[in-house]
Amino acid sequence: MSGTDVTRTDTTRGTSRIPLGREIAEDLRRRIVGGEFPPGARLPSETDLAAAYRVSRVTIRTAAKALESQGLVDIRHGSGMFVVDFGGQIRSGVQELRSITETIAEMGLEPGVEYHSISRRPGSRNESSRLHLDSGADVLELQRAITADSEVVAYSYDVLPAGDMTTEVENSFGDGSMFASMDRIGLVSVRALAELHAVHSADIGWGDDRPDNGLYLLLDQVHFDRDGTPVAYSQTYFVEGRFQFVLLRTR
Amino acid sequence: MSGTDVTRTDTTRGTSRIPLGREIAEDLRRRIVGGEFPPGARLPSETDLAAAYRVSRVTIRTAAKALESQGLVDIRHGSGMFVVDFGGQIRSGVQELRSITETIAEMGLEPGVEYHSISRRPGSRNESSRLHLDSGADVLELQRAITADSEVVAYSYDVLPAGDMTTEVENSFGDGSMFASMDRIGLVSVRALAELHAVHSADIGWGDDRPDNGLYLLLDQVHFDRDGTPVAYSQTYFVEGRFQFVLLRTR
DNA sequence: GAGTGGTCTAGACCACGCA
DNA sequence: GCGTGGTCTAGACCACTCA
Repeated sequence: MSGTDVTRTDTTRGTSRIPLGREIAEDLRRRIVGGEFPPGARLPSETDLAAAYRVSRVTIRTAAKALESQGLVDIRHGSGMFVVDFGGQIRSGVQELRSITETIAEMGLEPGVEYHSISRRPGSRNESSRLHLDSGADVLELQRAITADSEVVAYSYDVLPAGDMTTEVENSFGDGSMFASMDRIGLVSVRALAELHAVHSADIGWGDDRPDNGLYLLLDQVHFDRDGTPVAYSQTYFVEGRFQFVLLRTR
Repeated sequence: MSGTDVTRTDTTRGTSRIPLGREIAEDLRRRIVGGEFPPGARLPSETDLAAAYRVSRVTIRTAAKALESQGLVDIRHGSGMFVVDFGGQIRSGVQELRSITETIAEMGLEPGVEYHSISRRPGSRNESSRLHLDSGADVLELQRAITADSEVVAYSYDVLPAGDMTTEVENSFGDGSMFASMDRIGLVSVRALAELHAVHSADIGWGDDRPDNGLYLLLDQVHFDRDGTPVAYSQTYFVEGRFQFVLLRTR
């Protein structure tokens, strides 16, 4: 029964950082992607999994539900849990909070980021309100173009509270993933409340690669850290037709 | 303690059709939307809610998580559950598969459906492929306008496999929720794989209530039943600005 | 009818927030 | 330090599927 043992030396549950259910979900995911359970295969029953992982069935269910919401498995009442047959395509639901570059990389394309401008300025009323800042407080605005195989797939306007950022820190944003830079200075986004809008405008973006029709799908989101403190407000305009948003909706 | 009693005459739990957690979530939702808990207000603690609804805390948590994923409340560890301040617009968690009319009704508006046309015809190549039908097989196409307080919020073009539908069945679609009609004939949608697009076109919709800018958010989705059989293909064009799509993304 | 997932309970312990 | 949410357990009963 190899692979079923998520060694957990601490008997005092609740001390660990990662929830057990999540840890098990990730282990199962690895086993599925690794080929131990091929598409169409039935996973062991929840009772068996509970025994194998030495965990209650409720916890297994948490993991199972997570896999289902990721579209990896299909849970059928009375029959069992089956690995979904996804045609080689990597599925990334909108509901998962991950960096866009990460998603692009997983689709087998070459992700890139071009910084158009980085500037410090007082926040607008809307921005201050969304970020719970005093009006007039400084923000750092980033304007980035996100590319996949050198083609622009999105323009992103991101605003961070600039509070006590040093110039050095500000400059560190010019490179790589914004999430990575934010992590480095302790701005950790774990949740985002997003709105979706259709936008038609010639004023979005820059450069020669803008779409002729000026059509975008806007992901307007406020990011929060673990404490519920807003850490970023970003408006990302996805060029219609160049990025596929997939969503698994369940009843 | 008015409103806290979800009268449940059956003591034999598990017999009921609707899961308790969901029922409680809907009750809480009604109470929030109804103004009992205004934006910013703190809801009773989970322990108190459990006592009030005469239910275990785990069940309350299920309901709480549902409300959180709908973007209705903000759960803060150590502090409590707070009603999110939303601007009165219709709010729907995209990841939840529910009928649009249902969502509208729960926001306290008067939902309506106007059928523009119902017709039986051979499916197009795209439609046949999405519904796993033999090419040339008949489909039933519905064109509907969905309204909230008499204002059109979406135009929907829905295609169902017409297979062995009788004329009588076809006509039954002219009234009420499409999901309800589908349920009656055994087409039960439990899952949908959806794509999101921005659309700018003057050819969408009909009537006088169309938006001047012709901007829509398209939800393009294939519905599946429990067995993974496609039961419907629908393209719903939400009028930009009249329907708010909220998404809680988590890491 | 045997086996599977779906739901619910009562109780426990932990981590976090705040006064 | 107390109250709040976060996680987990062991057991129970139900509904569904399929042979």
